[in-house]
Amino acid sequence: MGFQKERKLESGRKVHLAAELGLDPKQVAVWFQNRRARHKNKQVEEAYAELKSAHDAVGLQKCLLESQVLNLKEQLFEAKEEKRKLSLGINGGASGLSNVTAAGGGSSSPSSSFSVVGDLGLEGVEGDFMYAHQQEHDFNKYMMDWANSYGV
DNA sequence: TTGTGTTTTACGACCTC
DNA sequence: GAGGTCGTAAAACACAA
Repeated sequence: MGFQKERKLESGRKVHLAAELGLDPKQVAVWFQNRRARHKNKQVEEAYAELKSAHDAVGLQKCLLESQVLNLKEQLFEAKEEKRKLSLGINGGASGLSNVTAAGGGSSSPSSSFSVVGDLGLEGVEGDFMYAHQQEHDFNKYMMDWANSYGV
């Protein structure tokens, strides 16, 4: 029967089809009803499968992003450690960085581009990093002053 | 052969135009 | 009132054990 062409059945068409097939018109009507129901079920199943695959893809992307975040946290931690070691070395070598800082006379706080750290749940790390950054800034200023005072 | 799952047919209740 | 959807029962069919 021509379900693909006509999803719904006009009564004239129904009677004609019934006569053609030697069936009761009621049977033809029921057949079309059932075909429509099956077609609808199939469409729902297809839509579900499509949504499911989209959902799976998003889940996979989430995993990838989480692993990237872990990686970045690790890198940040290592960078922080390196800064800390450097600043300790500097403190040990030059006698008293606090004096240097005082001589520097309060430096301007550099704007940080690490605000994303807070978004990654790394509260506290940003403060440490700013501290190390400040020390480096003070050290550079101290060296410049020293060079100028000795005409280097 | 039989138990089980799937598909098809038919019906009643209810809804919409 | 005709014809639609929805839910469901029963028959028909397919198939593994």
